[in-house]
Amino acid sequence: MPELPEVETIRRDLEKAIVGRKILGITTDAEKLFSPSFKAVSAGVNGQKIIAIGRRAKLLHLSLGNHLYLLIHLKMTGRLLLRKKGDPRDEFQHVVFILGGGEELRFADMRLFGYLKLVGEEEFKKILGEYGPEPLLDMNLADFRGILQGRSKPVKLLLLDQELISGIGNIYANEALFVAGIDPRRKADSLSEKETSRLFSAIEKVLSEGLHYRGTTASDDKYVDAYGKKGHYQDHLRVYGHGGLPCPKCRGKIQRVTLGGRGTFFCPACQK
DNA sequence: CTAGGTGCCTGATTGC
DNA sequence: TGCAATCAGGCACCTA
Repeated sequence: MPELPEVETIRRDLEKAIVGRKILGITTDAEKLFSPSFKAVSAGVNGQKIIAIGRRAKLLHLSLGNHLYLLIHLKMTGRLLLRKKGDPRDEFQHVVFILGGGEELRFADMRLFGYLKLVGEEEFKKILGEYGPEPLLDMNLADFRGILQGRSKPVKLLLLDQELISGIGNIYANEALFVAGIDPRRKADSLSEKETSRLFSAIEKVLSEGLHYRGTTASDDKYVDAYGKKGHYQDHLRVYGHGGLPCPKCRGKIQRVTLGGRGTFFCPACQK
């Protein structure tokens, strides 16, 4: 599923390919993906130049020449694909942006959880402001301490809360907690200074690794980059999806529990 | 405030 | 073999 490293990989791919391009048209067979409506989005993007492409948490945004912003969220199974006019239809393809130069930007989504939302400057700022700091850009150790302080929820749930920290999803939360040697069920404010610092570093480490390997395409995962290629971090995961398999550190069995409704993988011996 | 549940979706997996 | 039930989960939204 696209988390920070996956969405950032797509963003970088797109930045090279479509910034400066003009949107000549847009077609869809799934108007429900659009907000406020397909009609409004179509009218707002048609003929506009793409000025920039950014990312906040797991949300991508295109800045358009008319000072509107197109927000694109991939949720679980969304894909953004760069194709050429006439290329075969993509699996689960629901939206096509026809760009200058014979290029197309396609949005595909097996489950139709994702969305494309067109907003003005004010709403754009408001939406982006609702996210917590960016772990690879904005967040220092003191910020992170502040986030954990006074919160009694299991620490893993805090890592997944986009209003507190941006961009971490289930895969990287599991991996970071393993690297830090912390039980995902621990109450956030029960972590010592040392543990907090270890977790902070572990978050940076696993997100950077994920970026380096161009994301994680887990076995049941639909993530691919903007060229339709899988990531490679799945070959380096330590615990995610490894229930019942040996822990890479101690060879003990990795356990799977449910936390906040999500699969949670950890080594009971290495994570205290 | 937190904790828990539901809905959105459909391909893959499991159970009978 | 074939079909139905279950599972996967980011996030909004609801209730207690």
